[in-house]
Amino acid sequence: MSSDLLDKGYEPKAVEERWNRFWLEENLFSADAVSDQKSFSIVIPPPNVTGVLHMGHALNNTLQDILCRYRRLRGDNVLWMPGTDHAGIATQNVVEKELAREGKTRHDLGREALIEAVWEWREKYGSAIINQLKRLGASCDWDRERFTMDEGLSQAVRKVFVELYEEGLIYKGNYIINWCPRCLTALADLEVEHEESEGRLYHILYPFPNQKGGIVVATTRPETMLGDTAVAVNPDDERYADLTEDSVILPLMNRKIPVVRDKYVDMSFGTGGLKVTPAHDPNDFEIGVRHNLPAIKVIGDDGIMTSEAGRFQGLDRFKCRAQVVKALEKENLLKQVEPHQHSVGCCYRCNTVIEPNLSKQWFVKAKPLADKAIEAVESGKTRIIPTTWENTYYDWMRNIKDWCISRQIWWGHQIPAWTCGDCEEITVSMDTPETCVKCGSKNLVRETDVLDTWFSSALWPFSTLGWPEKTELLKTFYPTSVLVTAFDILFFWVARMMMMGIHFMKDVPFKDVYIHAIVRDEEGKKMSKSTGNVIDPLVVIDQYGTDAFRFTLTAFAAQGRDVRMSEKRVEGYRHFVNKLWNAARFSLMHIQDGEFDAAEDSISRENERLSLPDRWILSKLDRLTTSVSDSLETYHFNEAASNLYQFVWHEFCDWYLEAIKPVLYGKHGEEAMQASKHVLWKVLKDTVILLHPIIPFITEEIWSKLPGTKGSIMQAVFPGDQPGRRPMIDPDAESHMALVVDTITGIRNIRGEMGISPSMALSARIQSDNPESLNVVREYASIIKNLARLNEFMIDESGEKPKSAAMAVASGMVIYVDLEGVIDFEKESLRLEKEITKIAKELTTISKKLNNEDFLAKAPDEVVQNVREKNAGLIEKQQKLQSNLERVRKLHED
RNA sequence: GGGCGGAUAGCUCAGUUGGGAGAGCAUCGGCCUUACAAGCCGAGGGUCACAGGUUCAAGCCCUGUUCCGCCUACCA
Repeated sequence: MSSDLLDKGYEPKAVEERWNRFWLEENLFSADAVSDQKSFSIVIPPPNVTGVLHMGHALNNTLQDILCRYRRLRGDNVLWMPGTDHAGIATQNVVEKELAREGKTRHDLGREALIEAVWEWREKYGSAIINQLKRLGASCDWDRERFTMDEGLSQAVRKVFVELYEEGLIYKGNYIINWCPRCLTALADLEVEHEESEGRLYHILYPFPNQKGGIVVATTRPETMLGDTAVAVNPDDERYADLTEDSVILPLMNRKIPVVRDKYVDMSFGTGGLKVTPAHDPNDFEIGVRHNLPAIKVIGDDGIMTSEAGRFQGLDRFKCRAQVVKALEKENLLKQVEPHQHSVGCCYRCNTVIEPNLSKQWFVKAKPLADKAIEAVESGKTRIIPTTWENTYYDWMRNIKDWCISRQIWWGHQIPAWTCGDCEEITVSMDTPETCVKCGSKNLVRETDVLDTWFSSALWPFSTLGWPEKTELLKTFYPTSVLVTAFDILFFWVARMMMMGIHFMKDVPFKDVYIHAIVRDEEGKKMSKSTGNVIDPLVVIDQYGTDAFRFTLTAFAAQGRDVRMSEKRVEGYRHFVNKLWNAARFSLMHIQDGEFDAAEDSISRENERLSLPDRWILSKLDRLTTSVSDSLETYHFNEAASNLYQFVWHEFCDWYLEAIKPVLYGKHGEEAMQASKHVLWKVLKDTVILLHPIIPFITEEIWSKLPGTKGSIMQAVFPGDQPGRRPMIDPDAESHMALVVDTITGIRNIRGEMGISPSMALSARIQSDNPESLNVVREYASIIKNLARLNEFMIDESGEKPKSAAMAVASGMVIYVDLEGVIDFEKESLRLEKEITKIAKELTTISKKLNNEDFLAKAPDEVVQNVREKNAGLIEKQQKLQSNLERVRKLHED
């Protein structure tokens, strides 16, 4: 027997590298495009090509990997589609920053050259995150990796755009959009992050032309007044009911602007006077449309005041604000300034304050698409789990607004629209058109804008499968089985995939959406670079191993709750991984030379050669198998992890292995040894299979060392699915084992509490009125003797109370541990008193129930019966302890 | 403004039809027992945020309150 079969401590690094290489070389992650097996598919939420693996990715992909590996073990044909997204703005930012270091801008290069530079950048760094996912153990079908800018996916994007345009679901128009003056592009509403901030509310007097009074308006952005084209009041506002003036003079600009009446104006806010800037505020824009007001753009796309801003031209928008305020003060038109809490929109990419800006952009008409997406969830075609997110989904979908999809950047899918230089007609087409559809002119200019990255991500579940081609892959794997994601991209991505999937595939993109938590730091704060509380998953992996890290994520991934990550927690689960390693090491010392065949499972409850621990652990394994598959199928990942933890450590290691040690050392004969070895082999084998989805590396390593196994553990048969499998749940074995465990624990408790050295062998005797219990302890006396460290263990039917003994009550039996010469009566009485007090407490709550006639009359019989039994048991135990306490006290006095 | 979630042991959190308050870590005591000191054995520790209500019975269901977190919104 060699003990160097496995190293003493688990060293993850080498193991992980080896198996990662093996899995890839053997193509174990690849899906079959056509198969008789059940299909299971997941599309990865594509990380940004610029991204590096963070905790969110780690959790997200660990959960997906668990599902994929689990389904493979269950025999499914699994496709986990990997890929990255081109992240238009983010990627272009990165490359432009590089250019800036050389003192260049994108305009120096021109469109073509910039795009080329981005592709080069991608070649160089784009696979970073993919490699990091591989280190995490992600079992994606890597050969099928997709990128949103790939030829095929670009075709899909183009086709979707053209069809939606032809159906009237895409249009171009002049509207107020969110403009980032730093990124110099429009953004969708979702891409604006709102931050509460302390601002100021300025009350400004707009005088009447006759200089007799005027209307006071309130604003947080005084610089926009330069573009005001009206003042609005509510038609129902009595303060303005008798107003005869129909215009005011716009201060600083000395422009006469009309007073309009519009229901939009909130009479309770400020003076009830609202300045109207149609070019720089979405509501004002609407008012402008209703009252036919001109829109004057005073803030340029670069955030600098335009020539329309008069003497303020050329100022930065924030400097202009200060100047405008100063100028108003000078003219005594600034009536009041008050602090004002409001939320400011910022660019989600660069955090620059967003400028609402009038601009010609492309939009998707979302409502008709959203209606069907709502219906799909209502009807259960797609389930959102946990269901609490359904409300959020409905709420957003029902209030959906048109989606601005054009971006004024170069990196992305260029919009396939051409404007005629002669008649201004727009031609939208799959292929580059030669002539204008309306006038036939050849003077066509292509739209320079590109599409929002999320437009292409919305097609991900079918574009990655080959659409618009009618591929086998698409037929086999669409709709996908489940989408795993965090809630922060529920609208960005999930909702839009639902809309596009249903529209173009006539079927939902996924049957389930599992929404998991966000990973936070130890204190529950969101991890962010600026806070400096980021934990790098790769550092954690280096330090503790991938398996420990994955197990930690899984154990904390309870539904509807954030994961608080700290290295200390990972350390705890590294201990678990190491425990498993050592249990395997110990087991292999005994079974490595045995002959076992995974296909032939002759073990059954009825096998007489099996010992009590054998039957017990098989029973527990059977229960574990059921609970693990139930948990994983209902996305209760943390339950699967904790059940596995409990089983491995506290059932398999603490009790089973300890109990069968003498058997393995041959103390009970050859037959018993062979039987236990067979069980040990089976339990270890099935346990690593059950653990494999969560901790793939160590389980593959152990699998490879187990006799009778072939190939990768990924090709193993899930314990519940083995042919000819017989149920192993054995209530007798469980109750007998419980009795044995109780007895041992009782004796150990005495040893611990009385401060008796573990090395000192003790003598114990047991008494009971219950012959069945006595039979059980008699039969398994050797286990008790061994694990409680006794040199003598007697069944005592005399009923006598020995003198110098400590006592315990276990499963209704009285155990005496002889402590001749060692006993401390004082200590023993304290110990017994403590126990009695504890029982008394329990008895008060129980007797309250039993004294309650309503309880006896109305509670189900089963419940009453349980309480009665418990009561009787406790009373009996209390009496036994009490009479012994009296005995000890008496002895003490003697 | 609307919505959602959370409050359970010192810490982090489980707790699925209402009937035993649990785990991991930390703490305390004892152990180099030939798989594992990253270990083994034993122990202590909770008014389940607060106030009501429904029920024979509430951590769980209902109402209200406080505190914390998040999402969402065109509140000038």
